[in-house]
Amino acid sequence: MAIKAQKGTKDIFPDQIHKWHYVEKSFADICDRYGFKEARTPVFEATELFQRGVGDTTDIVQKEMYTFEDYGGRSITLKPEGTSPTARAFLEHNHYADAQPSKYYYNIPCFRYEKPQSGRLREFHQFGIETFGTDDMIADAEIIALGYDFLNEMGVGQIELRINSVGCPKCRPNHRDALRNFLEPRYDELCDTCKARYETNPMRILDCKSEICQDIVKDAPMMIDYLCDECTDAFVQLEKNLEAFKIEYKVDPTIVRGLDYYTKTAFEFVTTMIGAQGTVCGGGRYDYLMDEIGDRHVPGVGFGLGKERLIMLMEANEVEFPEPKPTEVFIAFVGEEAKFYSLNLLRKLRCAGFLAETDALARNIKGQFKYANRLNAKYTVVIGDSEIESGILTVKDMASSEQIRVKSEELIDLLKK
RNA sequence: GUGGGUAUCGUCAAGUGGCUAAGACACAGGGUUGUGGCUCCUGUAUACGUGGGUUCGACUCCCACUACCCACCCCA
Repeated sequence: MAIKAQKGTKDIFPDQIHKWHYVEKSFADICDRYGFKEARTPVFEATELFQRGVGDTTDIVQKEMYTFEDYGGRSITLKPEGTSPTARAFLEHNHYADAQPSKYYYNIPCFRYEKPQSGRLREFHQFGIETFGTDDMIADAEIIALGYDFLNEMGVGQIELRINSVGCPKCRPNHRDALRNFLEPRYDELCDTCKARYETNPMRILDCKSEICQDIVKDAPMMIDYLCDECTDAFVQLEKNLEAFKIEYKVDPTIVRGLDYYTKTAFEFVTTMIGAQGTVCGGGRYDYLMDEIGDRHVPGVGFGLGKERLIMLMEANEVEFPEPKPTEVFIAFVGEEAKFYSLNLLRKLRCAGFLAETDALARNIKGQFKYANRLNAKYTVVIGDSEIESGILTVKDMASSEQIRVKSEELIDLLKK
């Protein structure tokens, strides 16, 4: 039995890779303009990093991590997200001593043991950006603006931006109490998962999909109405900054992030065009993450953006991806001597900067032309005994079938024009 | 973890309880013995997911399993 790719993983071949190259290059480009620099961290980390960073009670840590013990007895986890590794590296290398804030971007694979479906994989890829070292809402607005502009530049600008505040450790308990008080009379009507949420994290009941729960929750107290002065002020500032940036958004009090480290700002870019998993980009502020994983208080804000979901959305929008460069010149040869002459010419062309190809199957001339055609070659040069003898080559323009005769030493000049 | 759907050549895709399981694309060869795309001809494949069962006989009916897809949960 042949071995197959693992559940929830995807192989990417040249017929798709140009899309990846395009979004990767574009993302690096916009990050560059926004002043974010790339940071690379290992694919695996100590399990404890995520237990402390993402949070012990989250689904990610409780049931989705790829965790194993290595031969040295260490508990290792394939990274399920990018923020805590980046924060860990930032602290480890004392970059809080740099001029602040520190702005990083990354392009990483993430691993979560989930049941795959549309837009959900066990190995998925994400872009992320993080700003460390400031709690000013300029940073939050800047992060959101980068996501907004990037999605626009990728041709999916009609995607909806929703923002919210999830409060901070000071004001969150107030809301939690208010919410529990509100829900208590109708506790029995809640769906089973929400009954559990009532104990663990009642905020999540707010975005339950069940009709009964939605009805119950209709007039429930929202976090955004229970913010402390500091968080209220932050949210007002965020809105003002976004308005200054001319960014359209919608306040959505039901946004709740599934990672424990979020505080204050929470946002999502959502779409209904790619199935049920509509969050293409999501993020927020995490002022106490560094306290959890290190011993230093450094505030931060950032987002994760799913590359697979982005590409799906671009496809749904019929975005035209740049096509890969076709073969510029194909060398067809007839005979043994011509083969060696051709190989020599092939290398000269490649060193001169051309995308040059020949037939590594050494087919007959008809087959070689057919192959050149398949490669979408712009020009084909035929090498045979007469060409070697005369030093005059025939260059065929594949689109027009026009044949140009040229001295061998002038070939490169001809192709350059 | 819980549901629903699907499973026939490399790909797409017909099909009926019963002789050699269509067709298309792709691939290979030829019409054109040093010239592709179009067209015409020819050719190739141990294709019915796996394992049981019902039946004289199953690709077609039943059961189980597996894989993939989709949805819940949650998230990128």
